[in-house]
Amino acid sequence: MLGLLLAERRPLGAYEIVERFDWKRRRPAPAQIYRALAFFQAAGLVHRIASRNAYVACSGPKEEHGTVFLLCRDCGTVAEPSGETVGLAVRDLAAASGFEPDAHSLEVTGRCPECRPPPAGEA
Amino acid sequence: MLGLLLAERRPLGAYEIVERFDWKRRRPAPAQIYRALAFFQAAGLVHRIASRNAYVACSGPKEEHGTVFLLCRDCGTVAEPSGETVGLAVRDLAAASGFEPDAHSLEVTGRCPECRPPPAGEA
DNA sequence: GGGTATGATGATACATCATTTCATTTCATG
DNA sequence: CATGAAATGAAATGATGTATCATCATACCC
Repeated sequence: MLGLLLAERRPLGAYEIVERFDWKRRRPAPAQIYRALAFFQAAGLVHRIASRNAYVACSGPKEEHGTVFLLCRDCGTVAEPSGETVGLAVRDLAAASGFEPDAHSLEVTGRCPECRPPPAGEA
Repeated sequence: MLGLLLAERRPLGAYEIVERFDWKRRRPAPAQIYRALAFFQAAGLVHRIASRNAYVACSGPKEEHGTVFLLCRDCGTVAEPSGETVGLAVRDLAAASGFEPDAHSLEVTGRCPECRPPPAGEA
């Protein structure tokens, strides 16, 4: 099933996965999918995009407690950049407010490089 | 209705709002609530906490396209810190990947100062 | 003033997302 | 082979969100 998610560059809803799952005349029930998703999430191989109720395969299954996604509003693709800036920013503001963070999720919406207006007179 | 959200320091689900809405023997339908929420969200007075399918009153209705929330896993309260660090981090990584951001939402889970173990031997 | 268009409000039903529950299978063990 | 624990399959249900349509108020035109 991971293959299905990996094959997409955009997040899939659980019921989308159900439909694509053609397992030769056997259709899995939603619960199956959610079980599998839970497993992959625990393994750090899949992440949930909360703002879309959808799921993506993780690009690099590192041992992280933070995720960052760039969601294109035009083509729907999702990218998972790597930097640590966000993690540091989280630590900073947490420290400033006495909050003890254990995980974070940043979702940025906008336009991906593919969907931006032609590379003519950009800023 | 805003009052209901303002009175809580934790996010409320739409159906929770329905239940608390005691408008003297008249119970609003979910759609009413969602309409009101949409209105307040457009006005920047209410934000949606995607990871919880719930809503909070905004602390400072600034003209921002980014939100940051600190969600306590113990008491369920939510705080909305002010700094700009996150906004900058977003701009950085967006620039690095050619992505053009127009909004972002960061949700940090952890423990709020109230719920952290007694202030004895902290790190 | 009366008729009518327009938009807000209210209510029902429905669509979507997720979990609970329980039956069935699998398979190791006595 | 009987038994029971754990994984899997299937159905029903719960939770969240939206579409549709009826109703009502107000503004506008005649």
